[in-house]
Amino acid sequence: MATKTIPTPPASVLDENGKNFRPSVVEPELYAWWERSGFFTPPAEAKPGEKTFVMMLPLPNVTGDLHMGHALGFGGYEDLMARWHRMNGESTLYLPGSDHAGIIAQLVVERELAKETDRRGLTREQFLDEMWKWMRFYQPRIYKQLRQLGCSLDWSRLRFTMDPDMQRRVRIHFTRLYKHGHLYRADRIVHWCLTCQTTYSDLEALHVERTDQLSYVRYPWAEPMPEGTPDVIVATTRPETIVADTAVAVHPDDERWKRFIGKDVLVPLVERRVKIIGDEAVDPAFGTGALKVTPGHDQTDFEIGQRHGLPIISAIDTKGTMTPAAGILAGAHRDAARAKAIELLREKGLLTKQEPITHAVGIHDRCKTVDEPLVLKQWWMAMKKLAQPAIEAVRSGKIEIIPKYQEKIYFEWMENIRDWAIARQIWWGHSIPAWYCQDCGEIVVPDEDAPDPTRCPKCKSDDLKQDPDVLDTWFSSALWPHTTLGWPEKTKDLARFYPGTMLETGYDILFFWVARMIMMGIENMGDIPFRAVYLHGLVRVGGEKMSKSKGNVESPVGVIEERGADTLRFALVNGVSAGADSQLSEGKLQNAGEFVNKLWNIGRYVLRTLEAHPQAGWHADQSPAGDPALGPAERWILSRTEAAVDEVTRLIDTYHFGEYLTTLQQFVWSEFADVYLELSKQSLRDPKRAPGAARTLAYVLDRVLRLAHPSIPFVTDTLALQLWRAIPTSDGAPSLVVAKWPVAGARDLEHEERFAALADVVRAIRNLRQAAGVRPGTRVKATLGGETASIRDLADAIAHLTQSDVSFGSGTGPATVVRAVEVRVAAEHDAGEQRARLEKELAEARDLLTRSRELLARPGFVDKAPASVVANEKSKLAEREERVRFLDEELRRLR
RNA sequence: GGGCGACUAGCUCAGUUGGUCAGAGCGUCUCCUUUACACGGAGAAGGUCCUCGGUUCGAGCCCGAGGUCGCCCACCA
Repeated sequence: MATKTIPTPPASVLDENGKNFRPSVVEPELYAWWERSGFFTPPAEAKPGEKTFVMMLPLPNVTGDLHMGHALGFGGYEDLMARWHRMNGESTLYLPGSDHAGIIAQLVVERELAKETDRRGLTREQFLDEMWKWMRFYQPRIYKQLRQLGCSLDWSRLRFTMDPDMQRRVRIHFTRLYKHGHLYRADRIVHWCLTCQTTYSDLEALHVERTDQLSYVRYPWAEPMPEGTPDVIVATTRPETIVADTAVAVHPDDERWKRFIGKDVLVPLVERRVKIIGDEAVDPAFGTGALKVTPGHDQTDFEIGQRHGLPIISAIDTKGTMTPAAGILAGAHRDAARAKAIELLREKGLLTKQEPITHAVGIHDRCKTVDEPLVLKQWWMAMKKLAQPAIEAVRSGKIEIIPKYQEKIYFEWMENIRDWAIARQIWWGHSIPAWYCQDCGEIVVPDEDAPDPTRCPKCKSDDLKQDPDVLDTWFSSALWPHTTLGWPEKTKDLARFYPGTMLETGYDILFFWVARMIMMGIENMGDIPFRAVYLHGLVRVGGEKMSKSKGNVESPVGVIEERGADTLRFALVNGVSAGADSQLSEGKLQNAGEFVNKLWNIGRYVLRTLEAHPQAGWHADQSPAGDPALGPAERWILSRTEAAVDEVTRLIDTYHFGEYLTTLQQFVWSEFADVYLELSKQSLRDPKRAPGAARTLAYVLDRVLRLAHPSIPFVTDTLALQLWRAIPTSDGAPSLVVAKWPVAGARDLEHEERFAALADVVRAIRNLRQAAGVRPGTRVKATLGGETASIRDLADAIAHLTQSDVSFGSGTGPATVVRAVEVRVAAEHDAGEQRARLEKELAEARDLLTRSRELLARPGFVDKAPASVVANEKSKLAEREERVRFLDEELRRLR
């Protein structure tokens, strides 16, 4: 940062000081300033031996708005990590971009265009022009939303999957994969979408339960059969595909049927003679145990057909219309054909039965249209070989997946990986760099960076046609970690930032994206794309999985505009464990908002205090812990602060982000605000203690702001900028974004313990004030070491016990102290009520004592348990003995 | 059919290597018109950690069986 001139922070940020922080005013200005200042761009020159933190934004679809899943990933986890690593001094690259989103984007734009014009009236070029127009409209939207979330992305390295140079890289990748034998073209059965008019991959095929008619159809024997031969009856939900049947299959071990294997039957409606074959894919328990085999229109049947060399008949075309091969059904749409087939079968007496069946049908993920499996010539990627090193990378621990159990799911999928249909019959996307010779059929895939071929290298024909299809969107996004850095050129960025550090995304795209990036990264770079994968869960709003149809989509942008990004980011992550689905409720947002507000008002209090008690020459990041003039409260909070720094750091470092925020909130609210801030008011009244208190406030605030910044960037930096104007830091950091993450200093455990005892005493007093009606002015006599003053402070400040000299008698432990105070105060007020309580407590105390005794008497415990545990247990025993004795004594006194 | 996960206070969930781990937030109840914040403060009540076995000196945490719910993968016509 040193070389660059940092512009002055906006006045709106520096002057914000109202009772309520105004996110809608401050956040955009502050973000713009961060960006202008170049905080998000890693230093231009790599420092020798620098540590880098590199994370690619899981590129959102260009046509979409942010949803809660994005907000959780980008604003909740990724930016938290990026900011934390940046504060740890690592050269941090969090690279933004967007995905052209092939089919979805095309659908969206088609829908828009349909309002004015007919897509079918447009040429491919005209349509793509329209697509680009829309891209330029959508892109700024999604980028603005990423800024609203506060993501510290390096906008100077922004990428889009359809950028011309990205297209070039995808083309090079394709040609290399082809030359290395990973790509092939084949007639195979694919998922076909009648709505989108394209194929799609297995991963994009969803299954839904549906109830259909199951029709039982008799296939007559081709030859006369002896008396008593059973009829061949198959059960089908798709009678219209009967016309494409090329066999009937039974299980080879099925006692009912196996003797008929090799015999012929006639396919109804077309009278085709087909064989009965034996195949293990048949479930003997289903229907009659006989399966009609339609290799042209069913995945299972296609595979059976492959095994038995059956012919493939395509009876349905890409529009869903029955082809001439469908004979009597030709020309009808598939739905009409089904009705017609049923009708004809019934007439011929071949329909023996119909019954409803609930089964799973495949639908297209994008548009929910029922799958129409077709056999088409397609480009495929052979996955088995590519998967091997990717499996190894995770197994060996080179790549770590968090949470760990997701690794099992990864292995499961990778070890059973199937080839990937990579072509899509749409216009929007990366063209397939393959040409087909119209004369000899040769496939021409030119050398990388070669111009488009014009002549067939085999037969010299100049009649070449480029493949009209485009590549699956995931084909290009799988390359994201290296193409964005300049691959295949050996750029400085590629050398410096590959392999990356972290890939954060939802577990739902582990296969779609993460696995493929690992495979392609290893293939193209010879090295893994990232060292760790953090997978977050689904966000539900109000109890249900979010979906548009349910109308319960809570827009993150709406929440940000209403409550601020800080609140949303905190609410999404607080208390959620790695990989778990979570619930975003009004209550959580409320609590997050209140915490952010708390932080803001703590800051205001400290800043006001510093106006009244200026601390010239002091640094906000310097602990006053050594100052002998510090009071007990100051010593306590300073020690607790170091504990918080230590704990919070450990939690982030081990990916316990949900706990990180809970711990932070506990410390800030319960300890810093509720206890210390109140006590500081006492300290500040004492001229001798005031400077120490002011410094303590400034220092603890400084620590808290740093600790909270990764999740709550806006409020924390606003306060830091204001604080550091009053009391600078020793390193003059211009913003929290580039400030140093705190290192935990020494604690004073003994003092913490004593102070905790005092707090117990105070709590006891407060309790009594309510329970027994102790009024201000009640004299309570007590002393505890040298800390009497603190007790009085606390009691004064909150319980209004103006003259509470607390003393205690024989006992040593805090519990005894508390009891002593409680009992003596109560004795003056309501002895009867107190006696009942004491009796109950005595019983409980005796119970605990017995347990301690039994544990220590148990054979093995003293020998086998670690010494520290035994010692701990012994002191617990002593405490319990003391407590029982004490309660007993007090009780006797009350009687 | 295979695989994975969840089951902890009324609700939503934390609990990292077995020994202050029985927690947080919300909700509930009782108090407090305190000059950083009422988006506030002081307190309280509330759980056989799904069940049954096992390992261990010791289990919410490890192992086995079962129950309920959810998710993923797969060629159920």
